[in-house]
Amino acid sequence: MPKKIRIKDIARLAGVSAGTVDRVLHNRGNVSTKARQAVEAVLEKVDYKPNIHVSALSLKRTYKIVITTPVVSPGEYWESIHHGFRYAKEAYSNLKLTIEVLTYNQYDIFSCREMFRQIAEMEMDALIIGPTFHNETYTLCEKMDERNIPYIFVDSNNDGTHPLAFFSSDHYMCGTLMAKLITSLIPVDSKIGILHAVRVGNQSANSTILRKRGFMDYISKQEAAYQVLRIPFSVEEPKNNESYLSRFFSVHHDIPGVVVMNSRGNYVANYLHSNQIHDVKMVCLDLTTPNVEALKKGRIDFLIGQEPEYQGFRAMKTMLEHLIFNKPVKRENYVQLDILTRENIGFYKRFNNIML
Amino acid sequence: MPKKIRIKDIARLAGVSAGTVDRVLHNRGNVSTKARQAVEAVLEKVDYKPNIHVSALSLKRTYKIVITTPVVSPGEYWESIHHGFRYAKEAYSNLKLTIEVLTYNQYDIFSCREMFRQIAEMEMDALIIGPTFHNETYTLCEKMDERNIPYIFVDSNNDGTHPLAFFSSDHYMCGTLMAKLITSLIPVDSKIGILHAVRVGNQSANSTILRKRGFMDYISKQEAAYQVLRIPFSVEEPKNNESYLSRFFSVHHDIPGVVVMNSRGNYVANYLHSNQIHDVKMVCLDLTTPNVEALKKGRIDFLIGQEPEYQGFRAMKTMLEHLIFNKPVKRENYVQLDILTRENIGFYKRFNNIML
DNA sequence: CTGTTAGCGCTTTCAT
DNA sequence: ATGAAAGCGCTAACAG
Repeated sequence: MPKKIRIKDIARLAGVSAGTVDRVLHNRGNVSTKARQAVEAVLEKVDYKPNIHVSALSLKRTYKIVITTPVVSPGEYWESIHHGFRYAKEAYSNLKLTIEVLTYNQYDIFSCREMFRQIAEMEMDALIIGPTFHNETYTLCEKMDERNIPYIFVDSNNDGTHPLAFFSSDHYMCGTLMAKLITSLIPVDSKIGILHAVRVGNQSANSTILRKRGFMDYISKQEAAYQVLRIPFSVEEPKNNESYLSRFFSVHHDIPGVVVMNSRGNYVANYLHSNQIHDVKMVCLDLTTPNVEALKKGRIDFLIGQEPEYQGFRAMKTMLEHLIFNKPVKRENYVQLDILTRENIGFYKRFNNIML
Repeated sequence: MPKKIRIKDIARLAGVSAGTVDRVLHNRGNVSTKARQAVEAVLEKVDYKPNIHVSALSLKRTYKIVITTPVVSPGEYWESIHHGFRYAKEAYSNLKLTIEVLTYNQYDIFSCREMFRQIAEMEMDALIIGPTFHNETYTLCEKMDERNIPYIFVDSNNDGTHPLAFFSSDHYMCGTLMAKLITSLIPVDSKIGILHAVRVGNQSANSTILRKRGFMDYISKQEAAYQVLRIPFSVEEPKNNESYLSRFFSVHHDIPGVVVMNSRGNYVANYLHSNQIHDVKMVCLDLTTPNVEALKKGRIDFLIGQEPEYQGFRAMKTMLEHLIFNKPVKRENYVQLDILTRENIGFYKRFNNIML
């Protein structure tokens, strides 16, 4: 086992001092071309892995990171992502970090637009974005590109922008997977109910569109002739949902399977249960507290998880390691699509233990 | 945000020096009762989290850790566990570690007995065990208990022993989950083929027994009357398997589903494929390279993963943090049972990225 | 038994 | 532009 190589070793090999090596490693300037080349030559040869924890120990400067995502509510998807942010911060607790969190209403495009407008002007070293609306996000990112401030996406990528990286599930494949699962649970040629959020303001969220496309593509490739029926539902005006659902299920009383493409599956599951409509198989999304409960009670059959904690953790970790060490970054990062049932849900508690 | 508390702070608050605090924290002795109590009183009050990476930096002593598991072959289950060991070692690369790996033949009880006999006498600070045979493991652990050497299990626990911790899947629940999945894929009341390894020497591995029990319990609780048929198979004498399988499937030509409770699912899947036996649904275990391939080709429908890398990682990490920091240890650790399909398998690459 | 000190790998300041 | 030196939090050796 070759001994671990340190800055001091590189310095010796290059015939310079440790200080100079450090300056080269961090592009701090004030290095002669000759010295730089000598150091770079050595770096080519040896496998230097800086110990980032030790590094953090002696770092003086403070970094400011801004985070913007949809509003965070307890037990919901975005809270898990924020947990991930926090764990990453914890893991590098010697760093001097200032984190500012700014949330917007993901169902209101105007709220998002206003918030992003403010963010575009703020002082910061880096930005982490949980995007919802394509154009608003695009505008913000354009500004960041101009200002040379790196940004990373969580939950979704946003076409046309130039993020340092994104951590997201493959929403198209998510839809495909949901289709595969629901069709494995119900008889061929039957009806399938499908529910997804519509947002007022104007457009749908990108992720929803992709999921639905993946779903429909899978269905249409099957030999069996499934009939897919849209279930009306509004996240913003919940008072109407009860009647939407009762109307839908009274017309389609024979429907054997429902897929919910946002995180409100529990709402439908519990509706069905309290109205004694059994034998409707359900495939839903995200391990929110109410969804997990419904899964455990057998009211949901399969739940798809998107590793939100991990997304947040990796986004923050990647950003810090980029900022501090110019550590090379992998741009496209698709997270796992976890399939949960009442049998295996009990073992999914990713963050009690992991990552420090 | 309260400022991070350091040893120096504790020392000041307790009216002693940093050296004394360190001695208390590590039970190194040479501390007066009075000083100890003063320090302990402070520790009660403040939330001190030692920075283990910095700590490792200044640690002088060398730790020797012995690992014993079944033989490791490329692309198989145990290799993944060993990857986990290595990643954990990497994560604490400032520590001076000597790792000795000693493997045995998991299908030969005598090989195991002999190896464990040697290990029982070796010099070491800690032991990590991937157990197979109950009694052999028990004997080894008794010896370790006597010698006061801590040990941790991966893959399975072993009843009657006193490990510091174990990292394992819940094998009973694994069987249950496999039953749930196969029954969701095939018609009610049909036959199910089930395959699991038998070991020469004497008994079956503990994990296999538990898995089968979980499977059968689930089946017998169903209203439908499934008929479960054992498929003969030998890992040690692979030459007979072809004829075992062809005999089995010619008798039960109408069988709609097969469950494989060891990691050789690909063998059956590929047999079926090359003999043009289609429409047999398969639920198999472990993300070995050949299993993953068979899953991607659609020859396996569901594959169950047991987070082997994570098991290894956590086992090693836990041991190191115990050894070096007396960090409190959670004894029972059940890992996720991941459900993989050809749709989501592509996103499971736990160790390209995580944990350093 | 206890405080002081040197040193781990790295960054940063300060002379030069 | 560069090397020397101090200091981050922690441990270990040493002197008392």
